[in-house]
Amino acid sequence: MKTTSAFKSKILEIVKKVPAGTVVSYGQVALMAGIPRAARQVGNVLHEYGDTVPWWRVINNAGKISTNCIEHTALNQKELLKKEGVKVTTSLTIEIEKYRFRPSQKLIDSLALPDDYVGLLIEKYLI
DNA sequence: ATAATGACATGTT
DNA sequence: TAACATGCCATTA
Repeated sequence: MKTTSAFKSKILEIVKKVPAGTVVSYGQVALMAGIPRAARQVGNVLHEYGDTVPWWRVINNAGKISTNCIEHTALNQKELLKKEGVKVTTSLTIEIEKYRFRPSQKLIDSLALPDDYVGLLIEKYLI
């Protein structure tokens, strides 16, 4: 464990809550963690701690798999998602809006985010 | 303290 | 959806 920081554990917490068969975008995770524009950091955290959370359920907002990692290849991710019932095309594209995890009001509440973030979250991702 | 880096997002085209 | 530019932010060097 190097560099302990609240924001990393936040990210991990969020990703752990993502149910099988659904996906989330990096930006969505970042927003739920209380740092709306730290999408890239979400990626970095997953790269480092990916083995402790369902990292394969996290993709970019265009519905594409973004990993370059040799250990966790895009092909590998595709298989994992497919196994959970998420369709991935040969070009690594996913119908993200169809599978996107939409947090319940209750979950959003439990995150204890500032009101403006909650509003954003609801506006963007609530059903 | 400054600059470079990276599993990204968003607006345009 | 795809491609390109610009913006963002925590980490590292």
